[in-house]
Amino acid sequence: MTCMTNPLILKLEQRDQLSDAEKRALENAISRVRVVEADEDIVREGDRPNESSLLLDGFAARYKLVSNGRRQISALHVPGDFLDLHSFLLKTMDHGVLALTTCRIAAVPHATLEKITDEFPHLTRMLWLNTLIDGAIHREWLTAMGRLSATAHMAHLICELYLRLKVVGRAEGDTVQLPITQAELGDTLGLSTVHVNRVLQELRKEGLIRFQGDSLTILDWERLKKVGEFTSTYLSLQNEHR
Amino acid sequence: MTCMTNPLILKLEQRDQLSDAEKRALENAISRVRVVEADEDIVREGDRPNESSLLLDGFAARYKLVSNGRRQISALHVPGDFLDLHSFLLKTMDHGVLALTTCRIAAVPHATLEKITDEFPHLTRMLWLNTLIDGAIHREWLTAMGRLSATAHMAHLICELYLRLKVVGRAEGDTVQLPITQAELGDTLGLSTVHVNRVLQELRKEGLIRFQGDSLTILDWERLKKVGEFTSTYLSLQNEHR
DNA sequence: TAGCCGCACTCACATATGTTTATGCTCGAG
DNA sequence: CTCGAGCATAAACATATGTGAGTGCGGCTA
Repeated sequence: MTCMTNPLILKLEQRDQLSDAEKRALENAISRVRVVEADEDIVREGDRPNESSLLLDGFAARYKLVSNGRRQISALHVPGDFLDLHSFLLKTMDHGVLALTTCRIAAVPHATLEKITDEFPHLTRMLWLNTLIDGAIHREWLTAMGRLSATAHMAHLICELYLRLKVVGRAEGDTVQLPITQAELGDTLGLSTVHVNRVLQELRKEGLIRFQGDSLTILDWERLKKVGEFTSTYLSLQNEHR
Repeated sequence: MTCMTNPLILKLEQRDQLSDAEKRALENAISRVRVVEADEDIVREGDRPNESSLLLDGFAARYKLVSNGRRQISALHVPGDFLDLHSFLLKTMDHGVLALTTCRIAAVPHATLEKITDEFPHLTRMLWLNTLIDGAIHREWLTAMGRLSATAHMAHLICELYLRLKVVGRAEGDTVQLPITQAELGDTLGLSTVHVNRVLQELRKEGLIRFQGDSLTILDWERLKKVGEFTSTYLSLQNEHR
């Protein structure tokens, strides 16, 4: 029914052990896999989905439109992320989800999720944890947005994405594929495209990163972390009983 | 053991019905009630609490400190809110929680929460929902911060706080008590105190609000909503099966 | 009753970031 | 092999918001 190295399982097992029964329940939860092309909506604001989307491959973003066509991206998603697990309980989507690249997406029916909550308390907590990490990332972004300079904010985001990609096995050494345009980065950071460009140049000139095409390389992790005031606590990368 | 009109129950019942057993489980979950004075920490960044704090009375804020002493508030809490329910699964606090006014706080041991997840699936979903709404608020703040003007952002925040206070019975007509300083509002919106002042004056001049001392009155709800581009969807105020 | 402290409020000035417009890659379509 | 679309980059200029320093009110506290 699904890929063997399900990146969600990879992600959850980083945080706590899963039993075989739990892993099976997760694998079986997937009802179908579909492909969404870049720039297409995966879920729309106002939708009331009866299934949640699990990103198997590709990059996606949650976003909200605002008057005069401006857009804010409130989350960037990498393989292994649930894109709208929260719609299971929130019911109505208060934002849209967009494919930034071609995406492979698994559907998990809400009925199945409800069954999991009835039968697998620990697995339920792990799914809950998954949404809590999303929340922690939101808080971190709020802090970066409100109180860091544009440059620091960008450095922070790069640190985070690098680590998140690494956890799901998408880093090769210090390099990750990051197929995101500067305009999309602007919508993520709350900046104009022009300023995103300025800020990236600065990080390059400082010898912190290389970013050509889709390929992002961390040249000086320690200094990049320092510039972005980054600490990874909020990503809950420790394995412990939950 | 506790106050009869538990504001958490009030809040949850707005979103879905609770059984008597569930309400009892919630009431019994409270191990003790304590009082924290204004400007004191309720939980500190880095703590690993073994209980979560439920705010019974008062105002509290989650915050993060950044280099050069700047502070960002990532959440404002009103009675009925869990301040760190997420620490049940995230384990390590990635931010602090501060009392803005004198606060009455109920403690709910994590062991009890774990038992609830084992025995009360629906109640578990409701607690999960509670943290999902926190997340939805974070996303909304991100959008407002990144893509709205300072004035619109302030209007948005005021709309949200008014509604949230109303839900837990703390509004008298169009007026709520909001004992928050302009400096604290600045840390919430990512603005300087001076600019908070400018923006409040503008909202007053426009005849949208009155805000003297702690007393905030909405003078023109429709126009305030329009200025802040506010829609309440993200607060999940509908009652439905969850 | 005096004095002090926190807070709202002001003004003049500084600057980070936005806007507009334009150029020139690069890569895929045909 | 050429063309065009999308994207990164650039420069000049505009502005929302920050900074620093100060006033004055109102309510505690001694």
